[in-house]
Amino acid sequence: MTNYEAAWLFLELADRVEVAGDNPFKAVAYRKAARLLEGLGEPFAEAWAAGRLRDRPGIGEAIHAKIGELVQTGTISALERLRREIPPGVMDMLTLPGVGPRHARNFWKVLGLEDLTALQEAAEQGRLRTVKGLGPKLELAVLRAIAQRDAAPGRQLLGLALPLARDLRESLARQPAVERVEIAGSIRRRAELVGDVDLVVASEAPEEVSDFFVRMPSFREVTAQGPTRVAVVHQGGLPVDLRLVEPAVFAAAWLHLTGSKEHNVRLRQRAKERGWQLNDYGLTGSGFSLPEEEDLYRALGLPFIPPELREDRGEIEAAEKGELPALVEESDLRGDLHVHSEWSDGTASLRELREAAARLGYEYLAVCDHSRSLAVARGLDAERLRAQRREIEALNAEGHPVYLLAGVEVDILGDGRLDLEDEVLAEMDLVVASLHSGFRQEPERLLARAAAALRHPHVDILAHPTGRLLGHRPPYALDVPALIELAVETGTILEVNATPDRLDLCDLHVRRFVSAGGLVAVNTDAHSTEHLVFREYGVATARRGWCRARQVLNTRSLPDLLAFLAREKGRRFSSA
DNA sequence: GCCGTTTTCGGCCCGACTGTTTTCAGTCG
Repeated sequence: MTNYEAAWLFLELADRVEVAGDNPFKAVAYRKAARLLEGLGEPFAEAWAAGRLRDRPGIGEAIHAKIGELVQTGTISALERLRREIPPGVMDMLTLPGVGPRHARNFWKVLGLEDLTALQEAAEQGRLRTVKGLGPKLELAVLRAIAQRDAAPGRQLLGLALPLARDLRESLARQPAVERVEIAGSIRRRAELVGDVDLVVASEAPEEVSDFFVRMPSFREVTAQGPTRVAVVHQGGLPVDLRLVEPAVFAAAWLHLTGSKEHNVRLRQRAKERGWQLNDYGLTGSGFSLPEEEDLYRALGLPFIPPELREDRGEIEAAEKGELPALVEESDLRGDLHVHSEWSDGTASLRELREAAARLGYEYLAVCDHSRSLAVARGLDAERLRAQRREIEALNAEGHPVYLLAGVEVDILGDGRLDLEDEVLAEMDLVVASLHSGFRQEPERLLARAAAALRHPHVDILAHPTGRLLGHRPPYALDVPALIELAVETGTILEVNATPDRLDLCDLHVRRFVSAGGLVAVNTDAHSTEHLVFREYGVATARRGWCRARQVLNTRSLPDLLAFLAREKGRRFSSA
C-alpha cells in the first residue's frame, strides 16, 4: 500500500466520523495524520516498523495503533465498522455543495434516506423541510446540486485557471474604484489542479466593484453576494470568489485567501501564542501597521514565505530556522532541454523554435524529436536524425545567440532496450529517454524498463517519469521512490515536464529527489513555439518541490551545460 | 484524537454567507 493510499483511508475515516456524529476533532486529527502520511519521505510501513512515526506531531497512541493495524492487516477496523454502519449513498451526499456532514446525517438518521435517489425524491416531495432547521431553499439547492452533479467540471488545470484569473484581474484593475487587485488561493500557490479562482480587491467603494463584477458577461450565475464577498460561476464552470476589503487590511486578507488552510492554522496558532489574534483584517492586539504580507510574517517572527510553499509541509519550521530555500525562478532558466520540431510531431521549424527561444532570452535549446518506434509521431530513424543534425549544424554556424543542441527523445521499448542503437545515441548532444508504451505493465516490469534507461550510459534525462496526464490518465504503476533512488545513484537527470496536464515529476516527488541530491531539468516538451511559455508551470512545480536554481540543470550557462554533459558521459562510461 | 513555558483537562483558527431563524447552525474556504 502506498503512502497516498494510506492517507486516503484516513481521510475517508475522517469523513465518516463526522457523518457518524462523533467528536469532530477526531476528524481533524485523522486529516492531520493523512497529510503527514502523504508527505512522508519514506514508505509509511517502514517508518512505522522502525518506530519513526511515534514522535511525529499529530500522531498519538490511537492513530499510531491504527497505522500499525494498517501495516499488519491492510485495513483499519474502526473504518471497516463505519463502512458497515453508514450506507455508501449517504457518503455520496457529501459531494453535493451545500451538504455537509450534519445535513447528510439528518437526511439519513431522521428521514431514513440512504442514497442520492431517495434524497432527490424527498426533496421533490418537500419532505426535507420537516426536519427542524431545514427549509425549502435547501430542497432547491439539493435538487440543483444533484442535477448539476455530472455536469460539474471538478478541478481544473492550473494552465487553464491561471490565464482566466489573470484576465479577471486585469478587468478589475481597470476599474477606477479598485485600488489593488490580486490573485489568491490555490492558483497563487500554483497547485497543479484548482477548484476555484480567488481574487482579493482593495477598494473604498466595494459595492461599485461588486456591481461591476456580477455584470461581467463571462459569468453564468451569481451564487453569493454580500458586502464583502461575491461568488460567481464562470461560463466554463469554474467558481470565482471575490473578496472586497478596505485598502488598509489588504495584506491580511490576501494572506488569508491565499492559504493554504493548514498554513493559516499554523500562523494563527503562532499569533495566539503571542497574545494576538490573526484574522482576515490583521493582527488584532499587536498594534503593528501591516501593509504587506512581509510585515505580517515579520510580526510573527518569520521571513516571507513564498506562496508555493504554504502547505504546512515544513515551511514554517524552515522559516523559523532561516532555512527556507531560495527557490528557482523563471528568469533563472537559460534554455529548454526537450522540444519537438516539425521533423517529428511538432509544428515549428528549427528556425522558428530558435527565434521563439531567443524571445525568452535563452542561450540554448535542445531539439529532441521522437525516435522511430513512435510511428504516430513520425519518429526519426538514424538516417533522419543525421539529416536533422546537419540542419542544426548549419543553423548554429550562423552565429545566432541561441545554440541548438541535437538531441533525441528515445523510446524505452517494452523490454527495456532503447529504440536506437548505441552508436546513434553516441552521436547525440543530449539523450532524453521516455516511456510511451506498455503503460499497464506490472510495477516490476515498468521499474525494470525505467531502470535500464537510467543505467544506460548514453541517457542524460528521463522525461515525464510517471506518464500521468492530469484528469485523463493516472501515473504508471511505477515505484517512484525506487526510481528516484536509482536516478540519484546513476546521476540521471529527472525531468519536470512543464506541460500543464503533465507536471511530471510532481511537486512532492521533486522535493524528494532534489533533497536526495538529484538534479532536475525543467522542460516544456513543446510541440509548437507557443508551448515554450509552459515553462512557467514547470518552474512553479519545481518551486513547490522546494527546488533551488542550482538543482535545475537548465539554469546553467551553455558552456557549463556542455561541460556537465561531457563530464557525465565520461563518468558513466568509466563506471559502466 | 492530540496536546501542554498558561493546561494531563479543556481547549483545538477564524470569518462570511445562507437559510432558517428571532439568536444561530451549517457549510465553505
